[in-house]
Formats: sequence, C-alpha cells, structure tokens
Amino acid sequence: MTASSTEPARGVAPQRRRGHARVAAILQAASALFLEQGYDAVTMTQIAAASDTAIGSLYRFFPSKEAVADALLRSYADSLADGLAILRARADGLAPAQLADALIDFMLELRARRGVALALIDARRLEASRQQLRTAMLADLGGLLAATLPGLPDARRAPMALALLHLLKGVGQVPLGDPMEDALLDEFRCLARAYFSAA
Amino acid sequence: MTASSTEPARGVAPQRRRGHARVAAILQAASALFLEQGYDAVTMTQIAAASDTAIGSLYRFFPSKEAVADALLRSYADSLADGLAILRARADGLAPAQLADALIDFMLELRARRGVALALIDARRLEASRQQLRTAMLADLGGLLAATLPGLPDARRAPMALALLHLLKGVGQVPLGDPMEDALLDEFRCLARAYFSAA
Amino acid sequence: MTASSTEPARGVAPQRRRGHARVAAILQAASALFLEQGYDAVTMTQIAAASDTAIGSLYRFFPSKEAVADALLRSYADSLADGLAILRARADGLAPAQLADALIDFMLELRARRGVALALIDARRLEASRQQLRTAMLADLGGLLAATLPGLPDARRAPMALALLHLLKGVGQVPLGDPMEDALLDEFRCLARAYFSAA
Amino acid sequence: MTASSTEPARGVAPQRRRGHARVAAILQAASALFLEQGYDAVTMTQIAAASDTAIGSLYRFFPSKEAVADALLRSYADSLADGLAILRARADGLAPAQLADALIDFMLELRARRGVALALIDARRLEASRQQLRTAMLADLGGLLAATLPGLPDARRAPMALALLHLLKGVGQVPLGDPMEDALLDEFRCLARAYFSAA
DNA sequence: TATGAATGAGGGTTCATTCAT
DNA sequence: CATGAATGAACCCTCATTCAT
Repeated sequence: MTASSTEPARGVAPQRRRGHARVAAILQAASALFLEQGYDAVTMTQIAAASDTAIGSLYRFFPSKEAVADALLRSYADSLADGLAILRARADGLAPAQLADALIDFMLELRARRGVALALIDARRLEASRQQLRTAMLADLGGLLAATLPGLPDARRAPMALALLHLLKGVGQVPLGDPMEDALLDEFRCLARAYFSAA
Repeated sequence: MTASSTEPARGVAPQRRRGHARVAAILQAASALFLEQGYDAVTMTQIAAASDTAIGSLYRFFPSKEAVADALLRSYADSLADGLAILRARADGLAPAQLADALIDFMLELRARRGVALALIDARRLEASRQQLRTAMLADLGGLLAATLPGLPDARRAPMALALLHLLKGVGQVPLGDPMEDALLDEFRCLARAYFSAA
Repeated sequence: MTASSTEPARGVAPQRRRGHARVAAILQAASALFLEQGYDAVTMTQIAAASDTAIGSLYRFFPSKEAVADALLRSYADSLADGLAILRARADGLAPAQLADALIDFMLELRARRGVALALIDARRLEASRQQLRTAMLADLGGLLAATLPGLPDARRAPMALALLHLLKGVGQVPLGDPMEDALLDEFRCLARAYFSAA
Repeated sequence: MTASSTEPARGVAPQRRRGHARVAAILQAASALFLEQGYDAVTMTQIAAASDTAIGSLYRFFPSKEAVADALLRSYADSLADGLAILRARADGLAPAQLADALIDFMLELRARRGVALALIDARRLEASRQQLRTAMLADLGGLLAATLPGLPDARRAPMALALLHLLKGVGQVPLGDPMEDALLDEFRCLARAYFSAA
C-alpha cells in the first residue's frame, strides 16, 4: 500500500544514495542543534540551514519536527540495545568487578550521544519512548546481574538493576575533557565495584 | 507608591493578603505545569488559567515567564541550602552508615520539588543557576565527607562528592508511590553504605 | 442634573484647593512626558507616578488618556488666542517691520509649550482641534495684516496669513539653547521683514 | 540559500517577481495607513490586511514595524537627495528668483510623499534618521545658496539654509487640490523671492 | 523531485480602564 | 473619596507546515 498510495510520500526512507547522505546530514545537524539549544528552541528552518537542505526537502524526509527527534532517539536506542546484547553474550564468565568495568566502559562509548537523547526525551515528555528505553535497558541489566552475581536474591534483581541504571547514567554525564574526568570515572568504578562486592 | 518612579510596578511583592494567596496559587500551578509539560511547552495563559488568575494579574506579580521559573528555582535552592546546613551541623559525630542514611532521608524530603527544579534548569539552559546549585551542594557534601570519613585522602574528596551527588540525584528521582519505591530506596541505602564502607 | 446624578462624577473640575493642585501636577507631568516620549508611548500609570497621584485619582480628574491630552491642548489654544488678542489691540499703529518683530517675539514666548501641542495633535490625528487652532490663528493673522499693511489686496490676505503662519511655526521650532539659536532667529526676522516690505 | 546561515531569512529582498509586487503593495498600504493614523496607531495586522498579505509574509519582508517605516523613510530620503543633486548641477548660472522657483517646484514634486515621512520621523522619535535627512538637505541648500548668491557672507549661509528649509517644508505641506492651493504657492514663491532679493 | 514563499494559529507581553476595599 | 489590584482585548512577532512553481 505504501508504494501505490496517491498521497505524496512523506517521511519515506530515501531510496537513493544521495537521499541517505541528506538524511545523515540532517540528523547530524539536528543532533548538534538539539544538544546545544534544546528541542524547543531549535527551529526546522535552522535544521534545514545547518544541513544545507531546503526546508521543503527536510519535510520530505521527516514529516514533522517530532519525526526528526524520533529518528535521533531511535538511533540512540539501537546503539544501546546493540551494546547491551554484546555485553550479555560475554557476561557468563565475568567476575563482578569485571562486570562493573565493562558496564562503565560501555556507557563511556555512548557518552557523546547520550546528551541529545536526554534533551529530547526530557523536552518532549516522551513518556512512551522513555519507558521503552528504560524497560529494555533494565531487562538487560537484570539479566547481566543474574548471570554475574549468582547468589543475588530474585527480589533484589529489579531494584539493583534500577540503581545500577542510575549509576550508569552518571557515567554518561561525566563531561568529555573535564579536568576531573579520570578521577571521577575511577570513582564510579570504585562505587560500582563496592556495590557489586557487597551484594 | 513607595517611590515616585515612572515605571509601572511590575513583579512586586503583593501588598495585601489576597495578593499573597494569588502568588502562592500561581507558583503552585506553574510548578505542576512545568513538571508535567516542561518549561517551554507551558504558556503563561495556561499558568494564568490553572491558577485562576487573569493574565494581566499574572504579569503584575511575575514580569515574565522567566521570572516565574526563577521564583520556583530560588525556592528550591533555598530548601536545599537549609537542609544541608542542618545536616552539616549534626555531621561530626556520625558514622558512615548514618551519614548515608541521613543524606538519603534528606533527599527524600526534597523529592517532590526536585522534578520541577530539574525541568526548569534543563529546559532553560540556566548554566549559571545550575552551576551555583551544584557548586554549593558539592562543597557541602565534601565537608560532610571529610567530617565523617577521617581517613579519606584529600584527592578523593572532590570526586567522591561528585559521585555521591549523582547518587543522591537518583534518590530524588524515585517516583513517589511507585510499587518499587521502598525496594529501590533500600537499594540506594545499600549502595551508599557499600560505597562509604569501601572508602 | 450634574449634581444630582447617581453616576459617580468623572472628569469633574475639582472643587477644592487640593484638587486644583493635583490637576496642575498631573498636567505638568503629562506635558513633560508627552513632549519627551510622544502621546502613544506615555502610559497613564506613568503620568500617575510622575505626578505622585494614584491611578484611580488620575481617572477621577481625567476620565481617559484622551482627556488629559485635550486639557493640555485646550490650554495651549487659550494662550495662543490670548496672545493674538493682545497683539491685535496694539496692531493699528505698527509699521510692517515692527509687526514682523512682534509676531516673532510672540511665538518665542509660546515656544516651550508648542512642542507638546504639536506632538499631541500629530499623534492623535486631532483634525478637529488642529483645524480649530489653525482657523482661529489665521483669522487673527489676517486681521493683523490688514491693519498693518493697508495696501494689501484682499485676495492676498488669506494666502499671506497662511504663509506667515507657516513662517511663525518655524520660529516656534527653533530649539531653545541651540548654538545657532540667535542667528536663526535673526534670519527669521530678516525673512519676515523682507516679506512684509515686498508686499 | 545564499549562505549556510543558521538564521531564518528575514527582511530579505524578494527573489521572485511576486515578491516584488508584494513588497510594493505593503509599502503602499503602510504609507497610506501611517499618513492617516500615524506610526503608533497603525498595527502590523492592519498593514497586512490592507496589502492583502498574510502577517507571516509581512514579517518575511520586513522583520519589524520599524523596518517598514525605515524603508518608507529611506525611499523618501533617496528621492530628496536625487532631486537636490540634479538641482545643484544646474545651480551655477541661476538667478536668485530662478532658484526660488526651482526649489519650490522641486518640493511640489515630493509633496505627496512628504506627509508620511514627517509622520514617521515625528512619531518614532527617529532622531538619527531625522538628523540625517536634515543635515544632508541643509548641506545641499547651503551649497545652492553659495552658488546662487555670491555676495552672501559665510556666517549667514547656515542660518539661511535653515530658514529656507523651513520655508520649503511649508511648500510641501500645501494640501493637494486645496482651493487656495495656487494662491498659496504663489505666496510662497513671493516670499522666497523677497527673501533672496533682500539677501 | 526540489525549492522557498506563503500561511496563520498561537506565544509572550502591555496598558487603558474598572471597582472592591 | 482615595487607592491600587484586577482585568482582558489587542499588540508585535515566531515558526511548524504547506503547496505553487
């Protein structure tokens, strides 16, 4: 039905190479702008200008401003899911301290993109998206914990995953290049290890 | 007419009883709306309607939307400062585990108002306000740590305060009335104690 | 009917001494503000504040912003009429050059108040008031001319009065304290004399 | 997209045929409204309606109400400068009486547009624009006088240009189609000639 | 298909005026 | 009578979105 529709295609996935490049440029520009100014303050005209795209073309690829944010958010969610899946695959033989380090390293990789995601989720009150991201991540973390801390009572799995999730958020918020960056990351490793050891 | 200024009175403190009630109603309504929809999405018209105030009256007490947010933020900052001052006064004789509990209890008291504060700081890019809040709180936490953990190396004080601040943020974000509320708070206590014990 | 009316008196002439002082203060303040900022830019609140009057009291004496302007304008018109009447009384024996000087001196006296009058007439599109002022003044000038220039053909009386009126406006617009003030006033005297001599 | 600026295009020169027509219509409508009601009283919505333009489109071409007035004023200033330049080119061989006539004819051509210019300059407290117009015109008039009245003392050049400027203003204010129009214009010619002859 | 001029609902804010105290 | 808090229509301006070219 999508192909035979009489309506002009809106928000379609681009079907040619140039389209892909354009979409990438748009998302890149939008990401930078959202991070810098927040979702509401950024205008579609700005995104178009910053990605050297005509406003009409921008609307061809993304039928609304929300759609731009959604795409950005989805992409972040995908990276998150992929990373956790990989971690999960390696989790069975991990010692608690190793898990702590692995989790922290994982968040560090996502750090650069985390800011935008938070800005979008926050500003747009995307409860749905937020819950989805959270739930998926919590399930994964719960699995990781169960695999790595065999003695953990079932009842503590969920709250521990929650606390751990929050801790990892902190890692994601350590600013790149901050003078205290290394000390703070060490501190978080310390914290995570102490937590896992006590469990 | 306090002074024969040519400017119309704007943003004045209310001078009669009804005025105080009005200001309280406005702040109350604004707080709820900001929390729910975020700073940008809330309109002055909405705030006026929700507090049963004419738009002109709203502007009499708060000369701009920013001023409403500022008032809310200032009030939160004051509560924070007061609470930490009290805590500090009792800190000297505290065992680490007691400090952990006290800090968590303190954040729980502020929980209800924390959400709005964060929403405002975030959405308005109030770097100044944010830094002020952070810095003040970090200094207080550092002092608490030094007083309670005598063996703590000086170099670890600052990063530890930062990690602790993040941890406390997590406590503040536990949703009131959540089914997991108690379990999660216990988990945070656990985490904080493990952290302090390992230090 | 005015006294026995049930309606609250609005815009009444004040009946006690204090009322007169108040009205004078209001007009004085309004005049300064209008001259400085123009009719539209001045607010009733400003006028009230500048004259140390409560806004409600201001409205007791002047039922609207227009009424304030009207009072100011009427007062200016009265001065104008009075001055011209005096001039007229002395006109019969005057030589043309003396008339030129007398007229110019007369305008100089009104100079300070002319600015406000023009600002009000202009900003409020008071065609009626404007026409009234003009017509009265033209009639007076015509009389003066007839009395002083006996050979003047009747047909030239009206246009000459118009041209003269315009010339006098120029005198009224010479800024007080301007470095060129004296030279310019001399120039106007010159111009008026040349004009009268050629007639 | 001439440059990849992040700012939305505002106040741009129209790029297509229809755009030029639109701008003309807007200026035409604005001119009529400003003349009729004065700068402050005219609303952007009115200008939009009178020129059959959507309010958003109006703001595309003119980023503010001030910008509309500026465009009108600049256009008037240009006509003024052009006309005086032409006059100047012919001035050297002119007799005083011919200069008087040429100046008056020149003002008559601008008469229709003079009204708006005055309304704008006055109402907007555009001291900058006003001074510019004045200064330019005074310089030109001074030059004309020096060229035409060789015996004129240097000290009288500036005041005479001022007086002349005022006189010309009068010509510009003679209403089109007035019953006295011709008689009044003759009177102004008379006045100017008498003035130049006496100099 | 790509472009950018056009649209208009809606936002923050002001201020003349009223009326309860 | 005096006071000043309250009112709300109206203002200037923005920007997501559409559609003629």
